Parts: sequence; structure tokens; C-alpha cells
Amino acid sequence: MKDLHDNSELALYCKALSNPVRIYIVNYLLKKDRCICGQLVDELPLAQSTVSQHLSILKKSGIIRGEIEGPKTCYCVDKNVLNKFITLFNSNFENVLYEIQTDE
Amino acid sequence: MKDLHDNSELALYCKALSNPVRIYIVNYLLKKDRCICGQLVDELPLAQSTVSQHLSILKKSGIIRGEIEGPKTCYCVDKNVLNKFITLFNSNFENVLYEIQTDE
DNA sequence: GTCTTTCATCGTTGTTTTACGATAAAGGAA
DNA sequence: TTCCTTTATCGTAAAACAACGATGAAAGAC
Repeated sequence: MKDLHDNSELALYCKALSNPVRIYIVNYLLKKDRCICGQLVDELPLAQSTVSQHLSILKKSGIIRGEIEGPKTCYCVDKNVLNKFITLFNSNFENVLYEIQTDE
Repeated sequence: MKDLHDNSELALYCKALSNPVRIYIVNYLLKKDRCICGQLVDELPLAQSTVSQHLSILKKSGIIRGEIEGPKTCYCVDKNVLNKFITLFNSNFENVLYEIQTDE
């Protein structure tokens, strides 16, 4: 049985995605491959500072990366990290997935 | 492209698992099948009221259920709900999983 | 050089989270 | 009935989150 601390990493990734705006941003980046902060500000009903803050939280989790390009910052998903999250998530629940629920 | 609101449900499930204690509780329940609050209090370095609060948050998300049995409350994972979460999660990222990272 | 664009960061506000101890309710045991 | 066990809930405090406007830095345009 894993101890408490072993769940910290998975919990941190889940926390990064615990807000619909951040899931939207990750999906948007997956679709567009890369984009700058301003594009997201146009897409979202939020102030620029708020979007920047969400980007910062995602960046801190490792799920996205940002590269400064002149005055702009170009963001993209770090698929290695995202895959790590997905793998952690699924291996945590590997015995649950597709198990048949019989008591109902 | 999904809009912001479409991510709310996945975000809520992620939030339920955004704390290592709650992941521990879910895993413990998956392993033991069912247990009462007091067992978890013995396992965890937390006050009874704190454990009860985490159980309440998980219950509110639907991932676990609790049945009152006399003075005790017996908790178990609702695998239908957990499967729904897992399915939502994986379908959100279905195009990512196992994609090869080429730029590094 | 000055202006403009782009974005991160600061400071603030209100809300939520996480933890605790204390209390109360509910049911079984004596 | 009177205890004891079990657990939910209340009240509280500290920290974190989510939002905003304002400011400042950095680089390209003029």
C-alpha cells in the first residue's frame, strides 16, 4: 500500500487541472499546438492578469512550458509531463478501469 | 472545441483528488473494499474531524458513498462514478496518450 | 530616441481549503 | 437508564485560490 506521500505527485497534477479554465487552456494548447498568452485572453472571459496566473500555475506543475519570444511568450504542452500524469493516473486506478459494477 | 463549461465536471473530479489524503482514502477503500471512518483515522496522521471532512468532500464528488450502520458509517468507492471520472479523463486526453515526443 | 505591444508581477479583495478542538447526536452495551 | 463508541458538524484560524486593476519590463516599430 502506498503511503500518503506517494500520492503527492498525482495530487499536484490533479490540482493543476482542478479548474475548468486550466483544462480549457491545456486542451486549447493541445489543439493549436502552441499559442501566446494574448490568444487565450481573447478566448476567455477573464482579465489578462488572471489568464497569466492560470498559465503560471500550469507552468509550475510542468504540464506546460513557456518560451519568451520578444515581447510575447509562446506556450505549449509538455507532452512528456502530461503523459507522465496520464500514466500515473491510470496506473493508480488500473484495477478499477472497466471493472463491472455488480451491486446495482 | 469544448467550451469552458464542458470542463466543469472533469475539473470537479480532479479537485476531489487534488489532495494526497483523499487519494490515499480512495486507494484504501479500493483495497479494503469498505471501511469505517475510524479505521482511516488510525491510518492517517490527522484528527478525526479532518478525516471526516475529507470523506465528506469525496462523498460530495460522488466518488465514494457512505452508509450509516448504527453509530458507525461504512464507506465504499462508487465504482460507477470513479469509472466515469476515469473515462472522462482519458477521453479528454485520448489524442495525447502514448504520442511520441519528437522535439527533444 | 519615443511609442506600442505583450506579458508578468504586485497589491488587494473575497472565497475556499485545510487543519484543529469541542460539541452533539445516535446507537449499542452495561 | 446511564455509559461508551462512533462520527458529523460547528466554530475558528491560517493558508491558498481566483479574480481584478495597475504597474513595470522587454522587445519590436516608428
